Amino acid sequence: MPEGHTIHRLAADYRDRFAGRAVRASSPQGTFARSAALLDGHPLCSADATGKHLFLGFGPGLGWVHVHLGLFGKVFFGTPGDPAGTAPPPTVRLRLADEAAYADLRGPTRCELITDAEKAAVVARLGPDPLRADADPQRAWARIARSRTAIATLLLDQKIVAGVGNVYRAEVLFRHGVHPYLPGRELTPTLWRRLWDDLVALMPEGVRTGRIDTVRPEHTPEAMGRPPRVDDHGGEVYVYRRAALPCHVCAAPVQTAELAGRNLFWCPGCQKP
DNA sequence: AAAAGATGGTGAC
DNA sequence: TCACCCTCTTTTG
Repeated sequence: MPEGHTIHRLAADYRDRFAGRAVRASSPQGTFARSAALLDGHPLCSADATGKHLFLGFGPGLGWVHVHLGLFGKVFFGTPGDPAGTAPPPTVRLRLADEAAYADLRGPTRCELITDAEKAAVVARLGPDPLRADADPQRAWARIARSRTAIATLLLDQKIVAGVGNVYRAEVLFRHGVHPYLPGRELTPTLWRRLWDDLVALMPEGVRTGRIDTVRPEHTPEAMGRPPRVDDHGGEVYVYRRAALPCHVCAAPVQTAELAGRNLFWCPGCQKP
């Protein structure tokens, strides 16, 4: 289950296996079958990501496969010798394969063949992505600085910042002692810059490791003399999905609430209103 | 066996 | 704000 770091890593994984190589394309699940037939046998030219959107490029004339994993989507990589190598599971929306590897896309919210112009339009709707070198945090600040909306809501709004999901939002706010309900317009430019720079530091680490680790060295289980614990999602975090558990820093019970339909977590001791 | 839940997003009101 | 989409895993009965 994906935040921006997952998608950028996927782009690299697709590139590593298939870039410049002719691929077989199929859609066992069926809803992408017509497009898969158009791509079948053509080389994958490029793969790139902006925010949580993945683009698999098949070159001029064919366009891009635009993938959004949503909440449930996943990609499984394997080799033809695997059990699933010869018999793709029926829920696979898109399989790309050559003689050395296959990639199975399952459960995406979106998988569609689009043009260059349509790709540009998708990217244009997104805010700056901390994982992209060309990202401009001022573009996000311009929106945040005049908004009465809670910073926690703004951080999940992909038009404002692209690629941040529920885990990074909870963790970055914790790491800077920011209360999630603080209205955007009450942040200072300096504080916004600290949040942004931290995302720029944290998210590439997530791309590298494939998990979200946000706990500073001085708060690790070893440093704090508590038993090592890795959360279900695979990383060591301060507050995400730790409702009612003691804060790693101040021991206050982590708070949870629903905000705009999503679970929110924060420490009432470390993140004062 | 059934239900709930999950790192997301859209479109209708 | 709600209903809905997509799939799989975990929890509940």
